[in-house]
Amino acid sequence: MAGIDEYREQRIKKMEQLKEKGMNPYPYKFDISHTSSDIFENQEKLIQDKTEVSIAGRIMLMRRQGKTTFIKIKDGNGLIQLYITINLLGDEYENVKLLDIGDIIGVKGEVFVTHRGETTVAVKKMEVLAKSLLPLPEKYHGIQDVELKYRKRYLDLIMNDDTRHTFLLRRDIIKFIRDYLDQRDFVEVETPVLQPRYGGAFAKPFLTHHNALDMDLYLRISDELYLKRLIVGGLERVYEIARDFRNEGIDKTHNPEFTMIEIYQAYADYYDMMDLVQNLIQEMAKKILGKTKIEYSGHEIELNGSWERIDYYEAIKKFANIDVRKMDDDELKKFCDEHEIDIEGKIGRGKIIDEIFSEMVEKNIINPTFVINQPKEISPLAKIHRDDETKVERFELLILGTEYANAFSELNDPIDQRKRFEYQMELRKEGEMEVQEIDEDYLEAMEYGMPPTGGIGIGIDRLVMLLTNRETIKDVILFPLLKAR
RNA sequence: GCGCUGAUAGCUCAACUAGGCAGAGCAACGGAUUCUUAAUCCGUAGGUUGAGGGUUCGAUUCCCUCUCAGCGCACCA
Repeated sequence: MAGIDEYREQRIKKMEQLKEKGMNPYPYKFDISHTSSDIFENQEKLIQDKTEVSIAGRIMLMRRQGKTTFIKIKDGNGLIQLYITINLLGDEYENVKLLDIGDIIGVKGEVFVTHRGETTVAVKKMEVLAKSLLPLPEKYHGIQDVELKYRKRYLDLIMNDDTRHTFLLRRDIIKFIRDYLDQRDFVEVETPVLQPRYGGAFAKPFLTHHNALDMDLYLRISDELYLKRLIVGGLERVYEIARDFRNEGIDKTHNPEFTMIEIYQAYADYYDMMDLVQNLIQEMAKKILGKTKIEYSGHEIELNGSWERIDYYEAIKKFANIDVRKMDDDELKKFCDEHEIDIEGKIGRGKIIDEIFSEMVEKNIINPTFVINQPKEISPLAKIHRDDETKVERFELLILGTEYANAFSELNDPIDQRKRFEYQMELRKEGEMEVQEIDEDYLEAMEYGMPPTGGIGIGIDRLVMLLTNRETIKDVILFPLLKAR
């Protein structure tokens, strides 16, 4: 006895015994008067007034001692101890024998403090709210197997308060962003996930099909082009917290579906976006963590203060010691060879330069830094820099070598926009697969006139990782993609 | 996609540079116990060692293939 089937059989037997006693092991409702934390917060008054509290939760620990039993149940707010004794329950005390760790029960009783000082509910009435048929993981070590954590997240959440805390913080972060933007008159919108053409980023899409229209559709890799249509439409401040889908590899910072917020503000430029994201993240850290100096991946990072701004080409000069603008394509390729930078399959000067940037610059940036003014070739949706036509008004926010945000002064010149798309098509002809297709409908919208606009995309998952000190994206996504078992 | 590492009871882990009946704690089951704190005490049961094949008298252990995961690389705004 004690294979998994035996556990189930034993518990089913207990469930049937409950039924025989006229108790429904899966009743419809239980009225809760207090949560566990309500009880801790108000315990003096509850004890003084002898208030009858009604509380429910899952049995996590059970210590049976003959005519007395101590049980710890966990509700949405935490653990609380129950004291069950034959003196208070009488004949119903027998039902304790039908309980198992993992069962969800509801009890009524008065609050008291034990001799050892633990706040406890002395149970007068008890009922099973859901009989559990499978054993929970071990009480002390919980779940260690990461695969099990991801595949059976519910068990991870039951057993591991850290996991629970991480996802509550994720909620807090997203709520903070919403509140922050709503207070500043941004309008939250929803745009299509199923798109007839994909754009707004460089990535491989997922393809799907609509049967009734007999139409191929892509799961969005970005919502950028739709949000800017809304700017054209006069929704001058919009944002969407969007699930995006990219058909690419999985690693510590990439999940095929992930959450990105994109924010667009009419009459603003990329400097405004720098101010916005810097202030947003700083205020968020203060409100949610109560501090701006954080520990991440073995580094101490100060989020407060004015974040450094470094020109893209200057950054390459600083860390790679070359001036790529003074080098022709052959010299660039030679440099890549010498430094073992793989540019296989990279088409176009811009992508080669960007590869040098990725390999030699990104890793070296630790503190929050705006890398600004990227090359035009790799930024088809960004506006030409007001002082230099080879660059665009764009920035990437880097922290510890990872990108957290990408923003531009949005390109609103429809003629230039068409040229940029056409350049993308040229790259495709040369063999580059990841290009942004010409989107005529989008160009038409631009031709009606889009105000000068600042736009930014912020990776929510990575931001949550940063603020919860998690090194893998799977730890901040409730159900990360794993291979089917 | 490539490389390395791992998978043993429901869970957490053992089984040693050497191939010899697969073990413990928690959980479970039976019993004792009316203020316990990872409760305690006595007793019982629980395994196709991820799957498949090979070597061997004998494989958790050695070899091969596969599956899944972690890490690294590649890919990746």
